[in-house]
Amino acid sequence: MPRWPTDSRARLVDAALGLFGEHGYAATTIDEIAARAGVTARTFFRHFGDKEEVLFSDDDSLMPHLITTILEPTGQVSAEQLMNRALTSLAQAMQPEREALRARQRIVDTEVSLTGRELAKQARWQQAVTEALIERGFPAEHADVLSAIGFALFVRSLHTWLADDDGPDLVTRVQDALPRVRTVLDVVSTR
Amino acid sequence: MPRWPTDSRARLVDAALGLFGEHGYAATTIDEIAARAGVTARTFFRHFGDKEEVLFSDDDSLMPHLITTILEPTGQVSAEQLMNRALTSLAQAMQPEREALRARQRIVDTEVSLTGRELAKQARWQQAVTEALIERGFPAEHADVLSAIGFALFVRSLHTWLADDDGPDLVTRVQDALPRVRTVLDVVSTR
DNA sequence: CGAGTGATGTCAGAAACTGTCATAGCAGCA
DNA sequence: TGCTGCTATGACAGTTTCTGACATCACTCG
Repeated sequence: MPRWPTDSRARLVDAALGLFGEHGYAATTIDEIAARAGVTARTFFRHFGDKEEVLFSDDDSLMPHLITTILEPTGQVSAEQLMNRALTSLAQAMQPEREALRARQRIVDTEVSLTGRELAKQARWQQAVTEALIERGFPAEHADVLSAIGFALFVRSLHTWLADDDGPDLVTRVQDALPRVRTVLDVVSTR
Repeated sequence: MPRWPTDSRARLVDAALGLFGEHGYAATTIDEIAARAGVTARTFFRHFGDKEEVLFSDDDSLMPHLITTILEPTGQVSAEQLMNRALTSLAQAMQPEREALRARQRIVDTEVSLTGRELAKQARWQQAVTEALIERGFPAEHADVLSAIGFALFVRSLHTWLADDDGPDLVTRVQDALPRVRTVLDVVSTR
């Protein structure tokens, strides 16, 4: 029998998400989170560098998935084909988690600093994708713009999918958005 | 004669930028900033909501400039033409500030939280631009993608311009990047 | 059985932030 | 001139986040 119950980290995540949902992010203290998880505040900071990180430590698992999809050797592909494959695969992986993602997004949207942290994480993903595209054989000056556009499309689709109660699913939204890049520069204003 | 010297806010900004540059962002305390500015820490927090804000309170002046350019009634224009005008105008406004921007960027790049804050501010700008595009007569579903692409291009150009010691100026970089969006989806990987 | 390891607790403390009240120039007005 | 309110600031106490240092004790490996 171990001296302490195992899985402190998981219990801290649960406690934090629960309390953030109940009382808001700013209104819950580390002491409260630690108490609900049955540990001390010091243990919280051993698992998470700061209060925000408890909201962002989980979803790192999707990143390798995305990179693998991009690097998968499938012969010559156009950027559009590859982007379609990668974004579809990511969307499929996220789709079952809709409710959890929604709860998390509700919390993130209440604090500018959390939004910033999310965007900083996205920027790191985007950088990793750019490097993968270069390794896959795309010229560097295109890889950069490609991953920027891909992320812009994906994030926009994700947010509307989480916000809308109904409407198309995430995969459909992503696949619909992609071809529009091709013509968007030619749209003309009405005044 | 006023009871205190005027311009506390400006002196706080100067003190903060100086100390951040000399000792780093994390290593300088609010007390040190306040002392150099000749005020107390409480006064710092009256002018800036938190330690980070002293780095971000200034450049809000460029936003109205950008929005005005977009809303300027110039008859029917394509998205590409308008984006070219808006980004060029913004680049021209920023170009003379290169050294100040560089110093600030050096500081921002040392801390993830500062990067996040910068990205969050960019996201607010992007939202404002999207709304301006809609008011200008672009359909909502395109305005969103347009501003996302525009910002991606501009930020990339800005960062390389600040990082490179020589090479083309910001306006040139921005104008070179824009037409590439049109073809980027057709680029083919070499393996 | 003894040495090391790893996750935790305990404690002290720095630094970031907040609420509250006091102070003293200054501006407007009778 | 004198009164009144306003505003920027100081003073101070308190909370919360985060860090460093050291102790504890079940578990494991030899």
